Amino acid sequence: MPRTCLTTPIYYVNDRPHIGHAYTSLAADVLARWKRLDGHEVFFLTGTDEHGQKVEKAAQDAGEDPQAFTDRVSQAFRDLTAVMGFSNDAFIRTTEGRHRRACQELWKRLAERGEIRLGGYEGWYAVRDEAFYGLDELTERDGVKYAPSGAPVEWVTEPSYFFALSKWQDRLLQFYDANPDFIAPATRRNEVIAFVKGGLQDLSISRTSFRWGVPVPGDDAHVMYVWLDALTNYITALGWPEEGADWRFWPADVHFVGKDILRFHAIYWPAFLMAAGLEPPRRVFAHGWWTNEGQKISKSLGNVIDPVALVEQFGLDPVRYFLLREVPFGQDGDFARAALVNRTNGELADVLGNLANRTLTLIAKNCAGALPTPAPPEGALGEALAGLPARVGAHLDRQEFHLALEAIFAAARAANVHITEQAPWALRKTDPARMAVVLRQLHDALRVLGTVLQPFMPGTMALMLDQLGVPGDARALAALDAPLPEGTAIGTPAPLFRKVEA
RNA sequence: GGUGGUGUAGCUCAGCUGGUUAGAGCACGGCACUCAUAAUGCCGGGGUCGGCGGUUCAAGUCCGCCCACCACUACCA
Repeated sequence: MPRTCLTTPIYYVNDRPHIGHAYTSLAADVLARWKRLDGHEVFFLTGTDEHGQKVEKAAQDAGEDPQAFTDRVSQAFRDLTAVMGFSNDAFIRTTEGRHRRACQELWKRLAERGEIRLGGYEGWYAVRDEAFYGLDELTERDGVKYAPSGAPVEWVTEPSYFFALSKWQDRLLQFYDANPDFIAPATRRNEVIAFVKGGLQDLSISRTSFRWGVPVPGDDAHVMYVWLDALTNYITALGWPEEGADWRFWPADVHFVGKDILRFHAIYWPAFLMAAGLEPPRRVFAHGWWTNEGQKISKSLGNVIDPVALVEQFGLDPVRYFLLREVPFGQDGDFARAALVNRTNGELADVLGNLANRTLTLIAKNCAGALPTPAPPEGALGEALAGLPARVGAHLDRQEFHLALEAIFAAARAANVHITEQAPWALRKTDPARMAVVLRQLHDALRVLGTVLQPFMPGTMALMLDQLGVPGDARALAALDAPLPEGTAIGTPAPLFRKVEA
């Protein structure tokens, strides 16, 4: 059985879930569902990142123990997976014991191999941002220096362990060269390669300035800093270092990430893994950002999009469809209410929903609700349907979600052309046998459409396949090879998509 | 500043190694149909393919210059 391993980033619990989180996970979910339909054994991983100074401080401000605090706030992300219908197989938290052990084991292996050294880290530091800044990034007012974020900075020196990233520059470039699809889209790949060619410095991987993190083995004054802790989640969740049953899923097929954290996944992560003697992932895909009605989204502008509210207002499947249909995956896009309404009404309700409704109504009225004899596909509709699952699969293997949906809806349009041209409602009087053939062809078309759309809109497509009379065990891609038997009872047609007022 | 990329119908975009009247969806106008969620289908209007110059029998499609916009330019979970 082929295997597929897909991941989302672990989301930082110091933030509320927003559209960006939902978007990344949605893409991973659709691919995971597709692979399952295609007979793969899938491990789809998501989770939360719960360490760091910001969490420590937020817990302190809330008067809570950090663990109790993260137990509470990470719940919002587990809730999001339910609201969005995500089919993740695991949900990892970096505060789990197994993760602490994996991080420490990874550290030890890196140390044994001479990849870690103790040094000192100093620079202009903003407590609020939990970040160091270069002098050229700072602005000075009234003798105080400020970070670009507006946070005041101070000169800080602290001991720190460093990962020998600099010596991996050539190995990374060789790796990118040997694995041209490792970073996608291509434009991001170019950026990363240009960056690495510009030279790499060793990476600070520990801090002494806070305690809420994984202790460094053999030096309790330090906790691991950010990426060594965060990235390791991907192998923790697969049972490393014990390398039990789930370890067979490594290396991950796609790490889905936002473009802001591409570098860490495309540079640090393979370097860590290679340095520890482990296999790097197969691909990192960096998607773009959403704007809200043309405006950049920011907390200060107060225009953050809440996925939960969105689903309440428009319904889950229209939202899932819109997010992957509207914008080429990888590019930035705009979230406009009018565009969402237009996609929902014009494509889901009019093109697809209405097609299903008119077809099923005709079968119910004119064929006594029983499926007519199998009939070979014809004409443009036949061409649009031929190999559609394979074409969709090829697009999804390249994370071209919008092209997959475009191909599916081109077939739905072809079905509308077919029904209009063949006019089964007229054939009813002139040629009932031909009418049955046409209705069967349309039913077959709907079954294909419903099957391949399941990963995108699981709830609605389950209803559609119910109405079509497709048994639960005949909804995988492979099942499409066997026609439904003549006489199969057709369910009662009912509108699948509600229209939204503009 | 450096590197990479984009600029094609009102909007969002597709146009592989240069070659018949430059395409799609949406929007707009007309017609047809009436099975259907006032849905669907057909036809049509509309483009100096950012600008200038060049290569070629032939250029959105290659070259040069210019203009505009975008991304990346390290430790921000």
